[in-house]
Amino acid sequence: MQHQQSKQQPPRAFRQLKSWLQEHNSTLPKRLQSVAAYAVSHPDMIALNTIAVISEQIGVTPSTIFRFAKSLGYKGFSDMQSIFQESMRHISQPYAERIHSLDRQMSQKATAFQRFAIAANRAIEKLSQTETQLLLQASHKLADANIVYIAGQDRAAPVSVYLHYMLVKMGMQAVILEGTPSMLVDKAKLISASEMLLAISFSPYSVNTRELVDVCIEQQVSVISITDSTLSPIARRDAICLEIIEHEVAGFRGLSATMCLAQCLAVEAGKCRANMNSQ
Amino acid sequence: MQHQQSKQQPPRAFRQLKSWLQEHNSTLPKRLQSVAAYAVSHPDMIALNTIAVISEQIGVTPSTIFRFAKSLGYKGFSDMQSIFQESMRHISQPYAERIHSLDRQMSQKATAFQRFAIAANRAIEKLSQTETQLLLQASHKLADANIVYIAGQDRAAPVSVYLHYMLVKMGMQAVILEGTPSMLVDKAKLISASEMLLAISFSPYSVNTRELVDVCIEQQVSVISITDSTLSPIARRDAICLEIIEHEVAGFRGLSATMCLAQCLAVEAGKCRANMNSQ
DNA sequence: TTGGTTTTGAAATATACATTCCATAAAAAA
DNA sequence: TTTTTTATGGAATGTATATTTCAAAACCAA
Repeated sequence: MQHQQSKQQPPRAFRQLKSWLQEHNSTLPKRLQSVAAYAVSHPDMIALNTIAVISEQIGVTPSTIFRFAKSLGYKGFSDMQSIFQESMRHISQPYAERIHSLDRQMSQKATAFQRFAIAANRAIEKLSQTETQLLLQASHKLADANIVYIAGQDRAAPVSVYLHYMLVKMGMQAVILEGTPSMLVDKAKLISASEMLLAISFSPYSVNTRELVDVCIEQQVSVISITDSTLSPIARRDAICLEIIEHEVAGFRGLSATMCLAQCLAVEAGKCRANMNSQ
Repeated sequence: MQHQQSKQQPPRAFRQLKSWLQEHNSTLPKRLQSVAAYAVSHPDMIALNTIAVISEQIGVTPSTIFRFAKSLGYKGFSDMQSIFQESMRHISQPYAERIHSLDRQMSQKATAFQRFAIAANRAIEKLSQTETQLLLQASHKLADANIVYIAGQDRAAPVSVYLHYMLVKMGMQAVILEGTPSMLVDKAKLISASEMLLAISFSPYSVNTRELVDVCIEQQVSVISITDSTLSPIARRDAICLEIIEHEVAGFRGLSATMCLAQCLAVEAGKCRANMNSQ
């Protein structure tokens, strides 16, 4: 039998579709997973483009995208696309204009520089629309912890460094986890329940960070993860997961929005901590 | 002769299109006016639907809509539709929520989170208006150097880490200067003329970084400094100085704009380097 | 390995859609 | 009014796009 097509009616609202994908994506074939990841983070592309250009963007064949829609239970691509489109309807125009204020400058001769600025702005704009609730929850958790262990390598390293700096400034004990992979795991095993792990990882996800998250969750240690997709291996149901989508320019993703999130997270945590101490 | 088709290029941005329509709609034939009115008030419909359903909504025939597009100077309906679609791109997800968040932004009741986002956006916006020339100069200098030594502590540390990561990724040898203050000075003295120093420092300026800049300039070693004011001690006449103004929220400055600058700097340098190698 | 199964890519087909064309209606000029 | 020009609707056409099909590749269990 082919990959089981979900027999139930497919989600008719984007929100449901998104969470369905987060749940089941690990059971999907490889290519379908790529499509899922892309669809969740670039819904506007799915809504506005043809199968051909989307497939090229993702780097899969058009058939794959069609099968993706089918495997979710939709009648076909167009059927699925209509869900994405529905989620864009009734947009208030003034807001759209505001977002594109920079675009006008770009129309003719955008300097390379401006392109980066635009991408960063977009990412932040998108970020600011996410649930504030989640962020506050995360802040509280950080404030509650006796020690915050921070893990993040490669492109995530600057975020670790910044969060470490900020948390300490805000009066919280924070430690950056460093060392050889095996040592890291050993360190993680020593984290107690009153402490917590703050994991940062972006695609391509480093195995190290993932392992740390595994260890902590297994030990009932609280985890907050910052990542670029809720499909990321460090996004778990047991952890608070803050998602950030940085746009790509010239093949590279920035960190502007991520830094904004980090700053906010640290400052909010600091406030919580201050309240706790004064009581 | 048919109704005059505007000979000039049609508007390529929705905003322009909108005001053009408001200007000239009285000179349009009756049916075309209906279409114009509908288009400005329901741009999402135009973006997301086929000629057939739009025409039914307005109560005109499909041909009319096609002619409308033509009369504005577009190649056809699809061409015009792409303008409408462009105005919706990168705007995603829960629109209900989105609009609420907009309202909150407008009505001063912004969540802490949104305040950070706005501040970051402003900073980037301002940044994107600065001289590109300087940035390109800096990129070239980076590309020319055999080794780039990076110095930056405290709040500047994440920037160091990021630039280090990016430069190495782009194929340039880069080293982060670490160690005790006296050791740092010794290391700096060993930097040769074919190499360079990239110094990052924000108020309150660390004495360390300042000293490094002093040593290098004395030895005729090229210096690029990234700082938050041209009055900063690491801004020198002999050095290329990139200035960044991050806005303050709740007493803290972020790093979003700085990261954007860093990304751009590294990528541009990478391009230069690639050109050099290919020749 | 081998045989069976699932997944994938590429070409073939069908469908939906924009576009064109023409005949007719309305409006403007004579 | 008649004549000419402009605007409109409806059917015919061609093109772009989704969908189907099928064979090859990858995967897995025995």
